[in-house]
Amino acid sequence: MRSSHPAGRLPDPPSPIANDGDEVHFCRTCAFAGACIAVGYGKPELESLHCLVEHVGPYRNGDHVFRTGDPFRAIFAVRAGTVKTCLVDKDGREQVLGFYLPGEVIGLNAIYPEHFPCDAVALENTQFCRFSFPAMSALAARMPAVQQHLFRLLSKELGTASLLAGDHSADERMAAFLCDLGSRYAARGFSGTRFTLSMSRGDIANYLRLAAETVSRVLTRFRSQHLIAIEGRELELLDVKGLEKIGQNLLPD
Amino acid sequence: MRSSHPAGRLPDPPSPIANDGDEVHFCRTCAFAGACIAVGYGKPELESLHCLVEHVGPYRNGDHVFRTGDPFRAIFAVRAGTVKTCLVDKDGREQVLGFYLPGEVIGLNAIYPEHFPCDAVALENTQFCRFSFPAMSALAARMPAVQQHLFRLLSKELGTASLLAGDHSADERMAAFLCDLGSRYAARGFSGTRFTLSMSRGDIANYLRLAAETVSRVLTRFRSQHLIAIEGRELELLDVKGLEKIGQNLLPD
DNA sequence: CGGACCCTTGATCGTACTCAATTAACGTGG
DNA sequence: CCACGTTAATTGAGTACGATCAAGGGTCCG
Repeated sequence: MRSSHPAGRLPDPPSPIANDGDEVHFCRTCAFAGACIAVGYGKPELESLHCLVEHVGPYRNGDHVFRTGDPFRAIFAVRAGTVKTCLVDKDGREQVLGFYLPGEVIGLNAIYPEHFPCDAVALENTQFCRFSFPAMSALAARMPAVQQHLFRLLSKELGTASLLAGDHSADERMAAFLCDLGSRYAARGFSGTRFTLSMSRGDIANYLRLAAETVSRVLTRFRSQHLIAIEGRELELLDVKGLEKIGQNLLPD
Repeated sequence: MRSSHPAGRLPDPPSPIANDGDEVHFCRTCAFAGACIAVGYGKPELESLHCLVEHVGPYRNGDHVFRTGDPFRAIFAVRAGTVKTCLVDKDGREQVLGFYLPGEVIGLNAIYPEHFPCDAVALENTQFCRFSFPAMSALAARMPAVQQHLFRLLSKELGTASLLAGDHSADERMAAFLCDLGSRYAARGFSGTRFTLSMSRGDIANYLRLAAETVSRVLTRFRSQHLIAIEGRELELLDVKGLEKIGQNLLPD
């Protein structure tokens, strides 16, 4: 019943090194699009950029991309699939920090500690562009556009981190979460109102600091209020305005 | 009864522009120490750095350093005093995002949106080093050490943001908060076990997503357990190990 | 002296957690 | 192909933690 990923074509024979060809296609919706396009084609910097990008994957559901404590050498842009990042505390309890969709970047929080401070786990078949960070920094020093791009990526993530702070009701959190996912899918060229939840109810609950049962109940209630249609992990947002109103205090703007 | 700030010497006649002299003194414990020292004295870059730093303040208790929506032009390092950053939602309810001590930096989350996404409010007499961000970026492009320093600052803040995520009990949050404050004071050269809380119970509660009454009750309980001594805002951590144990799931490492 | 604000303490209440049972989907091995 | 175990999701019942409401004291400041 698990439908195909929204990205459509997933497979792509695992090509370990980026080759120019049709990669442009992928890159248009990536968080690094700004940087990659800024470099421009035909310039010598193109080569610098492509030398530091490496395609890795596919990873399967449950595979670790990196683990807490791994030495930090690179950041990863999701090419296809979904990832969660999470901490595991001393009691072995997991703490989901975020979900990352195609085009989004993980690993930025490892720059300072120089080791990954969290695990990254694929939630479905997932592939990445791997950017060597030393090479990236060096390039940023020569190209202000790349430097600025990195600053903005980091700053942006700072903003989203403060989103789930705050004491809010289960309904508010859930509504905001669904709207956020939708707008992020939309920003990457997918449907913003119809998509598959690639994470379990348990992961959602953990991320939103709720119990899995509560997530289930809220989704059921939202459905009975005709805010959403949901069947398993297939989701449609029927009343985005309504959801936004419920979650307004957590949503940007 | 409000005692003097831990920093000791607060006043310093307000000098609007940085002049080299004894500034070195201040700068040793600042978050930019790495960058400033990396520049080194006697080199031409020193001038670049000092041209982009401006001393601002003093601000008094309740003064705004910047407001939500203000155009982003600079980041601020706290020279003396304390600041809170906070959102105000549509219902006018405040949401404290963080507290910043001497040597720490505010404004990094404004790089991406290019406007400040939150308010910054002084909690006591407070002064800043103001770093023009365009000038800072330009310098970073010429000086890898400065660039790296900025990356690290941003990445570090990402890590602390995920600290207060997570569903934890009031005791855990409070213990972790006190330990965190202590270690941050210690990192800047102040006592890590004896300091003044520059923020109200209400602000602490808001930051920790608790009610002010709960903060009061937990502090009272901690005192009765001889974990802390507290009188008004004067605080002493009597049993840091004990507090760390309570808050271990929120604390780094 | 009056008012505003902060902190503390007590009593009640409500949301979301916990425990528990049921159903469904899926994979494995007999 | 079916029996079985596993995992995920849903739903119900009872509970606990922290919020809310309320009252009182302390300090600062006009």
